[in-house]
Amino acid sequence: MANDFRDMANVNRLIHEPARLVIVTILYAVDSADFVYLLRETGLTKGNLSAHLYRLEEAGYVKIEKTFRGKVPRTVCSLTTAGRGAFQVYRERLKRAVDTMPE
Amino acid sequence: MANDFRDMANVNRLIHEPARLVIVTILYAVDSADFVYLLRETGLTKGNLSAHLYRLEEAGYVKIEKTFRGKVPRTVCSLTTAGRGAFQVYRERLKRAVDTMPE
DNA sequence: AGAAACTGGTTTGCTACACAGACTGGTTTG
DNA sequence: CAAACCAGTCTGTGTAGCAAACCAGTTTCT
Repeated sequence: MANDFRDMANVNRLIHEPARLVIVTILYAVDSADFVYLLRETGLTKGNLSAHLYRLEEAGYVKIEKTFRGKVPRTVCSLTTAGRGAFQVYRERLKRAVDTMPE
Repeated sequence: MANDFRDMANVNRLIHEPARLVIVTILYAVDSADFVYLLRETGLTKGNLSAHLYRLEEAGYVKIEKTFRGKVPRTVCSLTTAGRGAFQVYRERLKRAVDTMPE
C-alpha cells in the first residue's frame, strides 16, 4: 500500500510537468497542431512553448515540421508513436495513483 | 474543452512534485510520521527528504516537531489543516484532470 | 520607397529547485 | 577512547521553468 504511494514518484517527469502535460494532452487529442494554435490553447509564452516543444522533440515524443503557409513560416507539431505511448502510460499510472489516494 | 486542458497546468506545484506528493500522501494517511519512517517509506535520501519537508513546512503544510526519544533526536511530521486542505484540493483537481484526458 | 508594426518563433539571462554527498552533534559499542 | 552509528542539516552541482529580448521575414502605412 505504501508502495503504491512510492509509485507516484515514478511518473514520467517529462510529461508530469503541467505545461508539457497540457501540450501533450492537446496533441494526443487533436493529432496535429501548429505553434500558434498551441500558443493560444496553452496560454504559455512563446519562449516557454518553444522550449517545452524542444524538450519533447528531444525525447522523441513530438515531431516538429517546419513549413510555409504561403510566405509565413509555420511549425506543425504532432506526437510520435513513442509520444502517444508515453502519454498512455502516464495517464494510466496517474489514474492508479489517484485511485489509491486516501480519502 | 481545450480550456479544460489548460486547467491541468493549474495544479499546486508544491504538491505536484512527485517526491513531495508521496510525502504528503503518506502524512495524509497516517496523520503523523517521523523522519526515519518517511525515509524508509519514500526511498528518498536524507538530504532530499529534509529539504522537501522544509519546503512543505515553509508553505505551512507540514508541522515539524523535534523531540527526543530517550537521548536520540526525533523529528515528527504531520500535516497542518492547511496541508490537509491543499492535498484534498490537489487530489480533486488531479481527479478531474485524469477524467478529462482523452482516451 | 522607407519606416513602423506584426508574425512566428528562438535565444538568453535569471531564479528556483531537485538531488546526493559531505558534514555535524551527539550516542552507543568494541 | 576510538570507531561506528544515528538523525538530520548544509553545500555544491546540474537542470528546469519562465519571460523578456531578440531575430528573420512580411505586411501595412504614409
